[in-house]
Amino acid sequence: MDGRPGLRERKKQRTHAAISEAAVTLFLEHGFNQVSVAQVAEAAEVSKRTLFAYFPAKEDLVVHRLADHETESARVVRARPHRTAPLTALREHFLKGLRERDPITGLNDHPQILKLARMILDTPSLVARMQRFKAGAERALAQALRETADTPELTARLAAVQIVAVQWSLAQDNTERVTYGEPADERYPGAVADAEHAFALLENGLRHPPQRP
Amino acid sequence: MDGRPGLRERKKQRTHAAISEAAVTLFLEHGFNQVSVAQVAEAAEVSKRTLFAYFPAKEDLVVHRLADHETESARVVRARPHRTAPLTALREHFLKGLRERDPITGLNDHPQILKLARMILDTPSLVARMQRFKAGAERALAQALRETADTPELTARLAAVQIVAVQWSLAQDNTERVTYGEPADERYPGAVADAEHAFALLENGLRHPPQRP
DNA sequence: GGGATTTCTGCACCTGGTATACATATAGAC
DNA sequence: GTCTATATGTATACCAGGTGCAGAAATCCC
Repeated sequence: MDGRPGLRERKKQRTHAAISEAAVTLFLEHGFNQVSVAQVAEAAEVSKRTLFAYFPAKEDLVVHRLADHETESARVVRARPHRTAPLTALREHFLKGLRERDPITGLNDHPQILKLARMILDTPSLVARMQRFKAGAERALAQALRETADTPELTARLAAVQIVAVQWSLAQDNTERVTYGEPADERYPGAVADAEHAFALLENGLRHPPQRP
Repeated sequence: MDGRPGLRERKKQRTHAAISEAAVTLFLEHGFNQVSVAQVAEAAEVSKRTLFAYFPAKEDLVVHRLADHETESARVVRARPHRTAPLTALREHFLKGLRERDPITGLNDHPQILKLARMILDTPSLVARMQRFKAGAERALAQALRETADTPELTARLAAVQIVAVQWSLAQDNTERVTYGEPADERYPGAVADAEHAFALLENGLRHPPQRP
């Protein structure tokens, strides 16, 4: 019944944060592959062994921040208003992400986030680690579709992989443009149009694609 | 104009094959993570350094065999008969793969292939390496759609990621079932039905999914 | 055969990640 | 406050994947 999680717990959280922060700072300054985990451990004033007790692999020092997003689509589908189609809820949620410049949509150009995004996209092992989240997102979304929309097994899995792939593609495109120098505010209208086009494609199929390029 | 590629070239090909064969043999017998590259090099009677001259990473000892499939969908789209929709050509090609028990469809239950497939799916680093082929397949297919069907940039990319994701999902499902013990011939009708359902979903969209589960 | 050029090798080395054995700090009972 | 069980951190040594380098060996071409 205590509001505070105890000293031990708090210390763990601080250590976790300290390691993560030291890592990102060093990576942003010198590059992911140019910094060894030993250097990160030293900067965080922690032994290498302890670092690996908090993060299972070097890549997780960077991508653990994205772990929350793994189940985001599934949560949106579960929490959708009554009588609303899953795809509608997902589209509205994605558009809201664009409006709010949620980094997950790729439409955030704060220098720190931008540099981090570029680093991830330029580092194959980090991209590979991100794919795991994608796979997790597919599984979670498929389950949500099955449980809340009575979607049959196969259809749920297929719909999930399509939806996740499309969202990922949209985000990656935005990230690519923004890290290439296009301001987020300038990209915004195009990003909205692209997202609407993409969700229309998902809804209506590839046979009769909408006019818009 | 010479039919023969010279002794040097032939030797290289033989070395390449010898390393690959030794690797797969050892991996199938003891497991991917249980065999070190040094052991593979020794079995192939080659130095470790030479092994890495032929294969950039341990994982490539296994997955290099799938490199050809990276551009398969793109090739199918490019080589489709006149007046045929890309999706139609891809469906026919996938169904042909199922009929012929092409391992890429997951519907081949020869013991060797089956064991290899299970090993890949059970080894995260191998799965990660496969994702790169997936990404390559997406890029190649998007380009083929742009060039041969005048599909606009964005639509081509989105269609490509959807199509590749769906094919991948179908193949993975078949592999999962077959490696779990279901004979390929027994799975075949279901695999065909699933593929047809999946392509129908791609064509008609997620709004009005076909009846079939 | 002989020299230029590739290819192969052995060796040292770096880095990510783990096992082991030991030290230290915290929690909770008294 | 003290004591003890337990969770957490550390030092060290180690393994495996991967690379750089210098020189040996094979191939090519004349």
